[in-house]
Amino acid sequence: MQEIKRVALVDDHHLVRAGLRALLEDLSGYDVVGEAADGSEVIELIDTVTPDVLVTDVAMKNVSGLDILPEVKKLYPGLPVILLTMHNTSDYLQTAIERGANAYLLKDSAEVELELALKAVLDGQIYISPKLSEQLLETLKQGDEEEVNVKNVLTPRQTEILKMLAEGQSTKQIAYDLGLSVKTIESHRSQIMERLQIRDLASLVRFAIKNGITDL
Amino acid sequence: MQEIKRVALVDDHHLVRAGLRALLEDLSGYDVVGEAADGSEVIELIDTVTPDVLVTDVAMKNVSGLDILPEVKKLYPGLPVILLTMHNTSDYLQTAIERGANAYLLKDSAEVELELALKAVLDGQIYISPKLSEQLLETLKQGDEEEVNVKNVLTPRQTEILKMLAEGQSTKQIAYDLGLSVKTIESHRSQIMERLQIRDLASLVRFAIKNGITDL
DNA sequence: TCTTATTATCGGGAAACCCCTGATTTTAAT
DNA sequence: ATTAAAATCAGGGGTTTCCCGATAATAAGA
Repeated sequence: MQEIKRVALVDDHHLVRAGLRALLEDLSGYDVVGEAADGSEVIELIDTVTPDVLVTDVAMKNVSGLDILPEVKKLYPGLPVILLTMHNTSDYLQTAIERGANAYLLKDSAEVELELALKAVLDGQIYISPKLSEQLLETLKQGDEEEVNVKNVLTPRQTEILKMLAEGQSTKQIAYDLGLSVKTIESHRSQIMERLQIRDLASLVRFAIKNGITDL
Repeated sequence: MQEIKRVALVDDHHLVRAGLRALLEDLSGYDVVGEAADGSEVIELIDTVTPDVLVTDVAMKNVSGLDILPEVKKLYPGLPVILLTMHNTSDYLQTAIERGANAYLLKDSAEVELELALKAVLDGQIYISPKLSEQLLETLKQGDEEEVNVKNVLTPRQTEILKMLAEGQSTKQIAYDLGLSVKTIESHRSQIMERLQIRDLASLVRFAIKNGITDL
């Protein structure tokens, strides 16, 4: 065998892409047959160049690698996808795997890791950066015990109201928007603060931002 | 001439580094003689490999490319430094140039841009990504008219009180801490909101966080 | 120097908000 | 069916905010 494998590259930074291309073509057995700068171009790219494997960055400006993953997997179930990430966290790892990623590795990985990942996925296996797989296990361990998520300490209603509070709405306005009494909103706010052990609105806003309930 | 130029690479992502190395060595005339993954290793790297040019990422985990720039320029005034950035903004560009960077280009640039930048800086010139230089001009244009900085729209006292408010202190507590009347704090607060065109505490907290007056 | 603008400091009063102690209804869990 | 949690609201008192001022002290300009 030892046929040349066709690789498609997706990354929104041209230099990084060019670098990866040069790197892959220095290895033997790989040919970079196409590139895309954004998730939205991926489907077209695959149709055009019919790669054997897709290597894509996770974080991209418009449509991220994670975003297109479901569609890619739906249209080309057999096409292995290797995700590259900047961040040394397993935050998106779980999502990535759920969505069918075949490999997930840090941009900080050694070249051999990329080679290993390529070999693995082309062989039908799954490859995850060792550093990340450790974290994933811990995350899963904790997650199984109890979701220490915000949504488990606050009720849906409370989360909803917290969001509105953190966005600067007055109790009066919230009451009006939700068609409730001001007293009800006050009651919810007290409950929220009690559970979160927070005593002032400023900290509440921070909390909401940190936990993705509202944006900065 | 046409001698081989010695390049040192700095980027905290191994794969990106490897990619750039492959890319540079595919060009003729460049030899990557050393790599570092963090700003803190740069001085040692330069001492060891004596490069003709330094190519470094701007954003890195611990010590960024911008951080080490002053020291590099102090110790090796003649060594050209090329900065690479992810973000298509001229936010750090001005700082970079003030600190003596010789080139500043987007990671999204074409390979030729990297080549151009290398040629330019080795020739004593300065190279800036076209996309960015436009933005810089606009920024400078605005910046010359008036510093739209926070410290210029808020008085020191107001900034002080904004910080305390954003940290969740009550007006009463602030008044006590500063030995002032509650009414005074209320007055300052109103002034702050008036100037910032903000109507609620939540937005005030966001503003303070965004502008580095307090932490998230 | 004289004038003016800005800054920093307060007050009163009405409206809104926060806190505490309840209470009722609906929903979920055992 | 019983219990627990969630969601809704009220009363009342203290606090904070908002909008109307006002008065020194300082900075800036003419």
